[in-house]
Order: sequence, then structure tokens, then C-alpha cells
Amino acid sequence: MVAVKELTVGQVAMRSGVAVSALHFYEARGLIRSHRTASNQRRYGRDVLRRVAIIRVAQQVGISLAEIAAAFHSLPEGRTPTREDWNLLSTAWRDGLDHKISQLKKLRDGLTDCIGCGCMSIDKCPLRNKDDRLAREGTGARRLLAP
Amino acid sequence: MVAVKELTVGQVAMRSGVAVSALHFYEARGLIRSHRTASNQRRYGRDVLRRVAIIRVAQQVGISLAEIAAAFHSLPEGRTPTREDWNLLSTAWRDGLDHKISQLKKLRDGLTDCIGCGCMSIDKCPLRNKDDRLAREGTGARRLLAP
DNA sequence: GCTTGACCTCAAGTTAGGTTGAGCTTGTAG
DNA sequence: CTACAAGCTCAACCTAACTTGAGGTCAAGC
Repeated sequence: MVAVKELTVGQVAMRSGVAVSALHFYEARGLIRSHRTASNQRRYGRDVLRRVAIIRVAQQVGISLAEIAAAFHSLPEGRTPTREDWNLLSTAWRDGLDHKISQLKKLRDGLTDCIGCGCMSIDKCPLRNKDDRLAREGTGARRLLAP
Repeated sequence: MVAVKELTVGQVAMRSGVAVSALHFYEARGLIRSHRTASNQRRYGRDVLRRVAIIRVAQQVGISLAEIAAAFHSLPEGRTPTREDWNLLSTAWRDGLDHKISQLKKLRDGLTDCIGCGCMSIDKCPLRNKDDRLAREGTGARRLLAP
């Protein structure tokens, strides 16, 4: 089993459910990698499917491509990532994800629980305060994954 | 206690931590409401602070303004929302939030658990499949809160 | 040998979510 | 009464994340 079959951009698009243009875009952003055939066409290893799956899921929970890219940089460049590699990524993300999960739970449960909390004197509100740091950051898009 | 003191846009900005321009923007998008003084200045009821707090938290977990606006439309127009009103909103969001929470947990825990799951034959991957429906939707921004 | 479909590149357009700036009005403090 | 800080409106600009389109290449099928 020397070379596991490689995928064309169209195949990856079909199997991952994202548009070809999005794959080009992710590649330009350094989220995925390909090599080229003699005629300049992209070819992807199978691990691209996992990467794309993770990109989509991460995006759905509000993680930006830049953050995903940063996380992916912890993965090995040359070889297909192993279980251990993904494990490391997972660990690196854990804190941020835990924070997000707790925010979500707060939204879900706390919307009402919080009624008596002093949102009216908002500086005490548990829904808000742990994010004061985020209050003003860069322009345009906000960072969604708390630091 | 006839009229609880009302807030100017600057006061809301300061207390909520968002820019005046963002408040204007939220108002234009129908997320918050104000009435005007004789000299055309905005005045906000106290509930605006809660609304803004919720907007910020919701955004951090990847819910779009449009979705927040839709949820807010379940709140009463005339009066200040009561505990019950917020409770309803919370309930309405619960499913979506639960889904998001489970996605996050999957990202957190499943990145590695999933290794043996068949991501290599991605159509079986639990990280991916429940979102096939989302695969292709509108242009530009994606809906982040699963349906 | 030519058409068809999949690829490629690069530039421009789109949506969401705001910010910035110009130009004008108000209200309050000295 | 005059500064000047705060407000107001509206248009322009900005980033992120893609999509669309124009223009060109390449291999396979008829």
C-alpha cells in the first residue's frame, strides 16, 4: 500500500460537501494543502477530508478560519496526521471550547436564571462579565473564541 | 415608580460595553428599540441592557444578528419583558443551543474519539453527518445555529 | 478533430457586522 | 453667550468568508 489514492478537488468537494471555490479558498488561507499533477491540477491526501470536516464543525460554533488555521499549524507538515496529532490539537483547543460551552449553557439556562442577577446593573451580570476583556477589539469581525 | 429612568445612547454604550455606532446598528436591525426626545435623541428603557448583553453572548457563540432578532421578536413590543418573556425566548432557543453544545463537545472530545470512526470514509463520520443539510445554503455568511 | 467537462488563475462582487467621518443640532457648564 | 461634549444622519469604508465570472488549459469521448 504505497500511495493511498489521492483525490481531485471535485472529489473532495463532493465528499465533504463544500464548494470547489471554498476549497481553493481554504488552501489559500493555509488550512489545507495539495500538491499538483504534471498538468497543474490539485491532488489531495485523504486527511483533507478530516480537515474539512473539522473546519465546518468549528465554523458552526463560531471559530474563525484564522483560529482554525492556527490550530492546524500544530499538525505535521509532511505526513498525514496521526491519532496523536489530532489529540494534541484537541487538547490545545480544549480550554477555548470549554469556555464556549459554558457560555452556551449560560445562554441556554441562564437567560432566565439570570433575571434576578442584576443585569439591570449590568456590571454584575454573570452573563456578561467574564468577557469585558473582549469589549473592544480590532475592527470588523470580533473574535468569537474567548482567549 | 412611574418611569424608571431612561438611558441615553452614550450611557447604554458605557454600561454595556458596546460602541454607540453598534447600538445604532442594532436598532437599525430591529434588535433594540428606543423612543426619541423632543430633540430627536434616543432614550432607552433598562431592558436594553439585558438585550445587549444577550446579543453579545449569543454572538460569541456564533449566533447571527438575524437569528437573535428573530428570537427577540418573541418578546413583547410595548412593555418591558418579564421573567416569563425571557423564559419563553430561552425555551425557544434551547434546541438550537443544545445542538450547538453537542457540536462543541464533539469538537472537544470527538476530534480524537472520532479517529477510528470512518472519517476516511467521511460519509459515516459523526462529526459531519448531522450537518449535511447545511452543506449548501445562501451565499456569504453561513447559518451557524443549526436548524 | 472537436466538443465537453473538470481544472486553473485572478479580479471583482456579496453578506454580515460594524466603524469612521463629514456636516449639522442640542444641552449644559463656565 | 459661547464652548464643547454628545447626539443625529448618511455615506463610505473595512474584514471575514466565500462566490461568480472571464479567460485559458487539458484529457477523454464521439
